[in-house]
Amino acid sequence: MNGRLMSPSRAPVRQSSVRAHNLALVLQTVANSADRPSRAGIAAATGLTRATVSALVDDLIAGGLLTEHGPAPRNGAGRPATALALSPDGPAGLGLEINVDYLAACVVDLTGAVRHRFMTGAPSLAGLAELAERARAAAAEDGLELAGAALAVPGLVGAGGLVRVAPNLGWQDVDAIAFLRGVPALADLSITVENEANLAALGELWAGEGEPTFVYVSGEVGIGAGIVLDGDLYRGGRGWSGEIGHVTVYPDGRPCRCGANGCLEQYAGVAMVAEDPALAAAALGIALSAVVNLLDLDVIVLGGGYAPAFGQLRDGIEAELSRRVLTAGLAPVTVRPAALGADAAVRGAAGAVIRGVQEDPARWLAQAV
Amino acid sequence: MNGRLMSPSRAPVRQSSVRAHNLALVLQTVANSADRPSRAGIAAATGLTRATVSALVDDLIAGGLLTEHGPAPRNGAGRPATALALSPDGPAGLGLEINVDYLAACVVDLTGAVRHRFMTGAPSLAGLAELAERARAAAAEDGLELAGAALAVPGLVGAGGLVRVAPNLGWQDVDAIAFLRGVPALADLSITVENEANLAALGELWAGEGEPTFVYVSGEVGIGAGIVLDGDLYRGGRGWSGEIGHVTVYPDGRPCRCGANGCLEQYAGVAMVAEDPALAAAALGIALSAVVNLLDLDVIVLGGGYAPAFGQLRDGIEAELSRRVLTAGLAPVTVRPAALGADAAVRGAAGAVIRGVQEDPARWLAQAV
DNA sequence: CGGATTTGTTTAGTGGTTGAATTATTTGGC
DNA sequence: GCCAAATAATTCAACCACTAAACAAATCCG
Repeated sequence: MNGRLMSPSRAPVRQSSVRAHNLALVLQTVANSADRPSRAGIAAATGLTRATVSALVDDLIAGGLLTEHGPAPRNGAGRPATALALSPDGPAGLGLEINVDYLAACVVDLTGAVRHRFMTGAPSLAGLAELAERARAAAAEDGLELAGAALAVPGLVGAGGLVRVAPNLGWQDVDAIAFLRGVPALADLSITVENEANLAALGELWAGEGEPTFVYVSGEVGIGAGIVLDGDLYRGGRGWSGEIGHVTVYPDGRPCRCGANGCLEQYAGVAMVAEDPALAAAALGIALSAVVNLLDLDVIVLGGGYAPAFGQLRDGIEAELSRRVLTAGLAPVTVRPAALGADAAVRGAAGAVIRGVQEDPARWLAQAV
Repeated sequence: MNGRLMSPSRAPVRQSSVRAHNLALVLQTVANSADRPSRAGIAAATGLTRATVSALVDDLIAGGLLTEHGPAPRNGAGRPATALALSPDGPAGLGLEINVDYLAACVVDLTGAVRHRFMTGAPSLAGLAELAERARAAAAEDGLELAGAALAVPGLVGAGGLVRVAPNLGWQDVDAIAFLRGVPALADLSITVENEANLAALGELWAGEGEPTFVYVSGEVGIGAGIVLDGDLYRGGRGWSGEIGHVTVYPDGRPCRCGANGCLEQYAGVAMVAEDPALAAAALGIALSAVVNLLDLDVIVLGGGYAPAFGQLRDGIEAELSRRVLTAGLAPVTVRPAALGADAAVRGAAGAVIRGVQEDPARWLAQAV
């Protein structure tokens, strides 16, 4: 989602890159600030000089990304600071989701507030297009310009956003981006497609407890995981990371629809959780122990169908983790339920769009002229 | 090992950062070049102007990192180019390794050439210090200055290089860095400690087929894995990633010394490979399938004790992978033996040091005055 | 030998940051 | 009520690193 500017980057850096970076730095400092910081506060937090921060902030205000809020009363002496905040009228993100039994769309503004939500129960590409149009119209009525759209799909997404396989939708090699771009009302939007669990993990990153590194496990018909490392989604070489549903739990166990035996999905699918929570918890614990042993994560977030059953799953999972994670004795592993419910993926999708703006405001400023 | 300059970086960027980045860009372009590139060639490859490249190259030559080689005869018209190459007299790296039954040290120069190797069979901290001193003396005799040292340890390394646990050495909370810094001959060196498998993976990254993303699995008494993503080592939140030896393969299987049951280590330790290669291969295949499903890697490198047994393991591993990796039908997973033998970790350690110089030459130039 | 061609350097110009000085706006003491 | 102290924000000269374009150097080829 973001490139590295430092080491193995093969791109030259010029002054404009410096400005682009520092614009992002200032914008993100405001975004991550609990209160509304002043220019001087941003300078102190970032290490930039106040002169530079002023210049950068001017650009961001002119571009509609930041707004000034009247001087807050101070407690000591000195000129009062003018508070800065993300502009609720800045570029918004359109999140879309297509799933087995519903469609969803939502509009999130630059501040992260959900401005509109739509759902229907008839999952089809045509319905998705219609929902997207409605969401865009609602955004336009608020005077919101969209910075782009992201679509969450329960399947494997390949290069260029091509959906290679989405078993529960019956999709194979579906070019959802091309379809959406074909809709007149969406033709000018930049659209991306991403795995549902990955976007839900991003949603959790934004709306949850704020841990920068965790694995989000979503239990639905299938089981997917989104891996967030250091505030960034880990996608893997081809974007197919997090297929925890087909991690082997019992090598000679139940046959899976994927052709293997003993996949986690056969023991901890959402139907199993209701039927035999102890079995599901043990299987989840075994698979999650592998995740922690391999990736050294200390936070596990249970989402989707697992969140409501958290109370029934927790002990079983933690028992396996404490037994099977090599470093369990050195540092604890936290298991917690997701903060977001069923709309984690749509909100993550919309959030991914505005996060893109926050991470590279210079691009937005350039194209918005 | 390298910081991100772009997004979630909280550091301001100034002009000197631009220079630092572009110095690294030029140096790495030379390092990764098959032939000896010219200034003009570097400019074309990087996108910088020839004027800028000239200025950067001058700095790198003055700092002893690059050398000019007389003009190579050209085939077409035009002024002949002056070839540039990494200086074999530039800063070198000292690699150290302590393992169950041996100690090793090696000196690798900036070009990646192994200049000296030492081994002894008496593993102790005192022996390690002596070996390090000998290696440093040998380097000094060649006129080589050391940029630092890295130590490979078969155990879990915590913050600050503290070795939390190294079962096969009988270590617990050993501060190896403090010990080595206490040795007069090493007092001025910057020293890091890293898990053995992680450094071996880096060694393979440098000396192997050059895939940027892979998992390196080292089979010794224990089993460790080093995960390399996009040319960079993945360490996990606390540096404890890659503990594949304790991934559960058979949930109710053989008890492991870690307290769990059915850990990979109990089925594919190096002793098992000799005894029952089919069992080891199946267990490895199951655990590696989990790795691929979770991380979406397409290359698996078998090192350590697995490399010589590769022929006996390959088919069994590949059979499990093709059955259990969800995306096996979409893209193949390659399994290959390691290019380096027992010295992968020491060489990786030394390589990590010179890689550090290549990734941030500005720091070296500044401190070397 | 002269034009074509490519390498490498020089020089003026530009963009972005710094640091110091300046202006602006408040609190608090006398 | 006024002045000093304090903090916020802006202005301006200086500096640094890059670019673009012109220039110098070194070779090939007709």
